[in-house]
Amino acid sequence: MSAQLSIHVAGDERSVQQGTTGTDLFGEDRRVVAMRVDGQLRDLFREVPDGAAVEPVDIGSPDGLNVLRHSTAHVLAQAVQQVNPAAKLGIGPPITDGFYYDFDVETPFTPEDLKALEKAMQRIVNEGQTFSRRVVSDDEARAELAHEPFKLELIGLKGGAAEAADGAEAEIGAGELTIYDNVRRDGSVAWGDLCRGPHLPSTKLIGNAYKIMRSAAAYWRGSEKNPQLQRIYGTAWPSKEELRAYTDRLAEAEKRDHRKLGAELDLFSFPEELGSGLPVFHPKGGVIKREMEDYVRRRHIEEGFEYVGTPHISKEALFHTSGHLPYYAESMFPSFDLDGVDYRLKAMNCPMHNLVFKSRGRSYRELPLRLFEFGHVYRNEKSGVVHGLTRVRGFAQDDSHSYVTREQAPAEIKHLLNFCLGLFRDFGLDDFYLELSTRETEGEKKDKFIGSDEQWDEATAILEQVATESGLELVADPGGAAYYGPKISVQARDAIGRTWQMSTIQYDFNQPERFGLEYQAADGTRQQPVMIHSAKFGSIERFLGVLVEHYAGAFPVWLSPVQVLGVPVAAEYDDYLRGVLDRMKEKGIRTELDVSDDRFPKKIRNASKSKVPFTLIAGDEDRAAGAVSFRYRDGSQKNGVPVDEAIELVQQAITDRAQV
RNA sequence: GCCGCUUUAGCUCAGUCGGUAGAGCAAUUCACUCGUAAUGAAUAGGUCAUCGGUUCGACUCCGAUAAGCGGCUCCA
Repeated sequence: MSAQLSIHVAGDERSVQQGTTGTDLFGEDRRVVAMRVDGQLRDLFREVPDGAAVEPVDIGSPDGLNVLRHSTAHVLAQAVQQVNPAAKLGIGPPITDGFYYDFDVETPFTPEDLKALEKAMQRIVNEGQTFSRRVVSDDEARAELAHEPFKLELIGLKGGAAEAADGAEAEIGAGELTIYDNVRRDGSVAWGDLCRGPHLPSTKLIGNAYKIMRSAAAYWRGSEKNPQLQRIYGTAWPSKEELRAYTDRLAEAEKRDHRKLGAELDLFSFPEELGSGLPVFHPKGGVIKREMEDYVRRRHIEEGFEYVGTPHISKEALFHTSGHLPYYAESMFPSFDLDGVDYRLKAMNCPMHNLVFKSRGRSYRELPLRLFEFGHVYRNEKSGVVHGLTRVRGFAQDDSHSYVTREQAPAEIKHLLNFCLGLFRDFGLDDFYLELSTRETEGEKKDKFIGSDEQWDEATAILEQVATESGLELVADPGGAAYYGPKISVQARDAIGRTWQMSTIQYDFNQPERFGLEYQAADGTRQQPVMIHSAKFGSIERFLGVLVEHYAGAFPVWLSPVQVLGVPVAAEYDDYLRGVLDRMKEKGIRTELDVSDDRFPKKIRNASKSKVPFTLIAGDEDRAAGAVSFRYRDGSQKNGVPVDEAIELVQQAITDRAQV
C-alpha cells in the first residue's frame, strides 16, 4: 500500500504517499491547527484524498480562531461535567471573540463555580488531550447520548441545523453524525461530545490564553417558550498577549460606556422617581440634543420635508385603524380612560401623520408629500431590555412620512437613504452597515405581518434594489420587518462592538389602505399613495448615546456642550479672559470661564477631564500681547494667538464640524 | 418578561461575629495668586433603595417591591 497521491498543497502540486494526513503535511508548524480540503474544514489527523486541494488553517485566521474557541468550549463542557456529572449539555459554538456552552443544571453557576471551572479547565488543557473523531449512525448516537436530552433533540433535527438554533451547526452538520472523544495520553477516553468538528490537534494548544467571562441564562434554541439553560461565556486566543489585548480592549470600551460618561460629563440621568427607561437631559446633554435637532430639522427642510406637530396621546380607536392594535399592542402602554373613552400613549407617529395627509383632498401634483416632526413616542419595553439611552421607554424620533405614487417610491427610497448616509458622515460615524428586514412566511412569527404576498414582494424588491445599489454591506434580517411592511435600517457599531439600529426606511402599503388615503391622479381617478416611513437618527436619545461612545465623550467642536473653557493663570487675568470669551459668545460660541479658587494646575486638570475641545489660557504674557494660548485635548499647545485669530480659529472648527 | 448578580454621602468604594456608619474625590468656607493633569486646613453631607418580618437590638439575617448590571427573548 504505497500508492502515490497527487494533491495541491497551498497551491503547489505535490506527490505524497497514500494515507498522508494533515499532520504529515503541516505538523511541523504549531500554528496550523486544521486544514481545508477542497474547501471543507478538516482535522489535521485526517487523511488527504487523491486530487485534493489542501490549505493549512492558521490558528490566528478566522477559521483557526473558531477551531481554537470551539475546542476550548469542549474543554469547558468536560470541566463542567467533571465537577457536576448531572449537567446536561446544550450547544457550545464559537462566537465573535470567544465561545459559549449551554448547560442544564439544577442550580445556576456562581462566580466561585466559574473560578473552579477555570482551574478544572487548566488541568484538562495540561493533560494534552487529543480530539478523536468517530463517525456514528443516528441510532448509535441516540444510544450513546441517551442521557443527553438536548443532544438527542439535535440529532432529530439533523439536516435542518440552520433552523435548529444559532450555533447548532457547530454540533451537527448536514451530513454524517460524528462524536469527538477527548483522549488522554495514556489512551483513556476522558470525555466525548456530539460534534461536527474540526478540533485542535491537542488541548495543549489552548495554553493559558483563555478565560471564563460570565454566566447567564439563555433559552434553549433561542425561544422563550423553551426552558432556560445556563450559558457560560468564555474567550480564547492564540497567545497570552492576545488575550491581554482583548481584555484591555474590553476595559477601554467600558470607559466609553455612555451611561458612565453621561454621568461624568453631566449630560443626562435616569431619575429613579421617573421610572425605568425615562431619561432627563441636563444642560450639557441638552446642548448636544439641541444641536442634533437643529441639524436634522434644517436638513429635513432642505430635503423637501414640511415640519408638522402631533400630540403624544390619542383615542385608542386610531391605533385600531392603523393596525397597531393588536399587531403592536405588546409594545404599547395600557389604555387609560377619559370620560368613558379609552386613550393611549402613541408608540409611533405614522397614524397621526396620516390624519394630516387626510385633512383635505390631495393632488398628484403634491406628491411626494413629505411630513416630518420630532415625534415623542412611548413604548412599553420589557423590564430586562431597558438599557441606557440606547433602549428607553420614551424617546423622540426624527420621524418622517413620504407619501408617493407607486412609481415614485424607488426614487424616494434612494433619496431617503442618501439623506441618512449624509447624516452619518456629518456626525463622523463610519462603522455601519445596512440591514434588510423582511417578513417571515413560515413559522410562528408569520402571523405578525399584514398585507398580501404581492405587496410584500414588490415592497421588498424595491428596498433590496436600492440597498444593493448603495454598494454598502447588506445583511439580511428575515422576520425583522414591521407588521405593515419591510424596512432598510442603518446599523451602527458602538464602542464595545454591539450594533444598534439607527435610521430606518420602511415601505408601507397597508396604512394608506387602512386609513383610506387617496390622491387625485392626472386622469381624474382617485389613487392610493404608498407611504414611506423614515427616521434618520432613529431615536435622538439612542443616536446621542452612540455618539457619546463613538467619541468617548470628546465631541467634535460643533457638538461640544462647552466649546471654549477659559483658564486664567491667576485671578488677576479673569477680566481679560472674560473679555475674550464675551467676544466669542457674541459669535455664538459656547464658553465657560473657570473662576474657581483652584490653583492653575488643578484647573488644567479639570479642563482636561471635562474633555472641552479648546482650553483658552491667559496670563501676563498673553495679556501684554493681546493674545491667548490654546491647550488642546492631547496636551499640545498653541501660544500667543492674537484674539481675533483665536476667534476665527474656533469659528472655523465649528463650521467645519472639525474634531480637534 | 425570564435567569443570575447588585443597591451604604453627589461620585467611587470600605464597613469584622447582629450592638445605630467611614475614606478619597466633589461641595462649602478660609488661607495661598500660582504658566500647563490634584496647595493646605476646616466644615457640612446618611431614614445604609423602599416596605414588611425575625430579634432585646438589623446596614448586617429572611421576604416583597423598585432601580441598576450581565445575558436570553424582543426592538428605534
